[in-house]
Amino acid sequence: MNDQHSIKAPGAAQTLPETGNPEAVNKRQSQIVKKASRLFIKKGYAQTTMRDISKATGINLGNLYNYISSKEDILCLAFETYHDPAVAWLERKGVLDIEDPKEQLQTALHQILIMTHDVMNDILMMYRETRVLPPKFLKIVLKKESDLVDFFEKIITRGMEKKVFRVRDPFFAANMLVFQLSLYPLRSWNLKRYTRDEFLALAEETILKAIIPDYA
Amino acid sequence: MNDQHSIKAPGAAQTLPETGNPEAVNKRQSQIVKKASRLFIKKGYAQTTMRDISKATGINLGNLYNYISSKEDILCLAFETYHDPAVAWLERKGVLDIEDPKEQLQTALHQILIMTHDVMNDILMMYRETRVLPPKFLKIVLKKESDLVDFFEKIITRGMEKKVFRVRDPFFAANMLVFQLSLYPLRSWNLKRYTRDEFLALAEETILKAIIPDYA
Amino acid sequence: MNDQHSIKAPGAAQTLPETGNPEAVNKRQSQIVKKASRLFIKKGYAQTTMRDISKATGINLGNLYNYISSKEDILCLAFETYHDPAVAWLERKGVLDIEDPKEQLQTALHQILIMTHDVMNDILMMYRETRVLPPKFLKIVLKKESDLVDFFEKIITRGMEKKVFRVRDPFFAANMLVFQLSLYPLRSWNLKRYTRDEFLALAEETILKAIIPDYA
Amino acid sequence: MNDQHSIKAPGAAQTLPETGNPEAVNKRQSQIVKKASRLFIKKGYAQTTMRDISKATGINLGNLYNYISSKEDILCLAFETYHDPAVAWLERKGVLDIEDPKEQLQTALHQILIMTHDVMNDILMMYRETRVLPPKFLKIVLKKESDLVDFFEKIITRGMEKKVFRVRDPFFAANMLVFQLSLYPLRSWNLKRYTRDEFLALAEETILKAIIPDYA
DNA sequence: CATGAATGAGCTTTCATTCAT
DNA sequence: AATGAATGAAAGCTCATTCAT
Repeated sequence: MNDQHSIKAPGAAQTLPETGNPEAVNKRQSQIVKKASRLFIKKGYAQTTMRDISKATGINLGNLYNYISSKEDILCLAFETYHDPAVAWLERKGVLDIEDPKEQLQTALHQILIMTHDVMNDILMMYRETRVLPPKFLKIVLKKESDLVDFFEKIITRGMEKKVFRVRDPFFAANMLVFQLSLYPLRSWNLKRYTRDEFLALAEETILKAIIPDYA
Repeated sequence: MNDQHSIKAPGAAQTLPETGNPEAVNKRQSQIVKKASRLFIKKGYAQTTMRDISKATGINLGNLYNYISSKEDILCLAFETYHDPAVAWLERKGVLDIEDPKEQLQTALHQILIMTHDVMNDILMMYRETRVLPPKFLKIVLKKESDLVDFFEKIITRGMEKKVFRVRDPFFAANMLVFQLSLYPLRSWNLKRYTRDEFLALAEETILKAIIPDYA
Repeated sequence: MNDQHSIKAPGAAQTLPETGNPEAVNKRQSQIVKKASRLFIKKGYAQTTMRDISKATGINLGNLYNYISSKEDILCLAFETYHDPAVAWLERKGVLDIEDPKEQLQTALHQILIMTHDVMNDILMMYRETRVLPPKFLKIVLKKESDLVDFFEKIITRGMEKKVFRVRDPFFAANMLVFQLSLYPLRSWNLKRYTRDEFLALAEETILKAIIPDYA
Repeated sequence: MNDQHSIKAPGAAQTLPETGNPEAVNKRQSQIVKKASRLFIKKGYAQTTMRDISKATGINLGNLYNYISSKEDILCLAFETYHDPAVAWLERKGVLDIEDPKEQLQTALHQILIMTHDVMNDILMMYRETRVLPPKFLKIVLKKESDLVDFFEKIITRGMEKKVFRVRDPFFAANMLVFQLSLYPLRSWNLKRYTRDEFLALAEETILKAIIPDYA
């Protein structure tokens, strides 16, 4: 009991981090999150016990709680870590500055396909464990997803105006596109026959075909 | 859970008194599976307790074990129930007999999109709870999925030969197509603005565009 | 977790009592509360574990939670059980109908001294474990105490008006009186030399002396 | 807690490097005890963690154990500190030299009421946390209490012999008197309406009334 | 077949205490 | 002396499963 008869606010470790060097604490924290994520991916969140995480990280069970405040906290941190970049990262890459809509869409898609491909297991986990997140956190995650959809919707709309793209409903097209990004994470078991580059090329082509007339 | 996937024979209750009419038993069993599935969908498998299931079905907690052998068993049965139809059902509908590849693909897609749309919650659950399935069972489920992919691959290949379709890799295209079927279940939270029919039309169009040149 | 991301409301068992005969459940519950109270008295609330209570009651640890909802719940129930009677019980005894203030006060005091004496250990515990009660519950307990003070204040005030009692401040006198009721529970270790009846007589006399002039 | 009151020597730290000046150690120790007592008072002994004490004292958690040997040790030291004065202090004030029993009792009572009033929170804690003390220590504490009772018993007996006091049983009267000293600590929640001086006057009068005939 | 109390392993979390530096 | 990370033994509580009736 932290304080008697109170309610907890998840999101940060409780005890140590105030003193000592916070870098080391953060490092340890992200170490925990990374290893725990692997377990969540492999066994599922509910099936992963704190003892598993202790064993996997080599950090003593009690000591774990010096870096994270609860099991749920680990999941939230995992979501934060892997979900942050997306839109911001695309903007930083200068995608918004590309004048030609075709090139712009192609670049954005390519970049994010690579990214998605590389963190596929994490994405798979997120699809599954979303249910466990506290509502506030869930909202944030969905917001990020919906931001990504908006991002692509804008690109598509601009391409429509320039008569380069042709879709019936840009918002729908953007949703489908973002969804298609997860093809590999969610279907990797059936797509092992392709190399990474083969897959990326095929995916890119298939996705763009639905938007750009006479593509390929 | 003692150890994951220990020696058990899922799919059939263990201590059923062999007497009594097995029809009634089966009826009871599917009643349990149906109600339990709703709970798994709503709260997640791990978060659903046997007590919940007892309350939802109105069957006494102890008595439940006369019809199912374990909680996991219920999940397996749920997968069986909802996963069975797909290919067989399409074949029964006579899709294989349609001569024109374009019409054939369109019909198959349409039928299965409707189906998928209507059991979206169940599909969502399956995406999530796959991890809990015992390996043998998981294999069966993936086999069925892969059969569906093969089904569409054949259609696409035939269309290619007839020069009606154009894709770089029929197997990949089939995978993407089958994956796209799940757009609504997995993204419904962002697609509420469309009516059922609007959605179906948009999805059909978008999917076919990647396969049929000059579609729409 | 009862319901995801919710807050609990202590005060009643969670699972079973809805079905089955509630008499048996209540009986079991009060059995638990009684045994647990003995432990709380002997070792203190914080030092008593649920495993202790399980052992003392002979009820399996998990099974305990079919009758109570938490350890705190047991303490609250203990307070309810032993704190209820006081004022209501005095009223039922017809104390309010006694015309002569002297006799009225004497009777009330006598009755309640007996009662207090007999549940002394419980009272001792309550003095100690009040801190652990949830705020709402604490308020109720203090209200009951303050009601008892009010009860005696009224009697004293009436005696003052009739010139039978003489105190400088009736409210203060009532507070002191109610406090003195706990002499035995809190000091029994130093008062063992007296028999029950000796103690009662001495306490009665000492308390009344401060209120009734020329008493004894 | 492994087993209650195991083999330990409370009152002195265990692993102190015997070197270094012991004055500084003692100072540090009493600083710890004082701060910890405040916490015990506020939150209860069981609910106060060593981390709390570390934070409150500003002494590093591990370092604390250079000055005290256990959490229990702190409680014992607290009892020693706050319980010491009573009788010795009254004697030092020359109360025993007062010839007139009435004046003697009045003076002793007045002095000790003031004292009690001012350390009420500590007394309240002692009433609560007594149960945690190791038996040997508990005996010492009770001995001190009983000494205080004896002190007042002697005064009362002398007054009886001089026909100035009138009680049926001096030992009982002394017990009640000492008990009444704790009225404020234990009932302050219902006595806030009085100023300190009002309370002291009322308490004094009420207590003496039971001993001195025709008082006030 | 039905009941619901009983079982006990296992979960997350806390915390007094120790120890390498 | 001082640090703060590490330790591990409980603690409260849950829940799939069994069993006497």
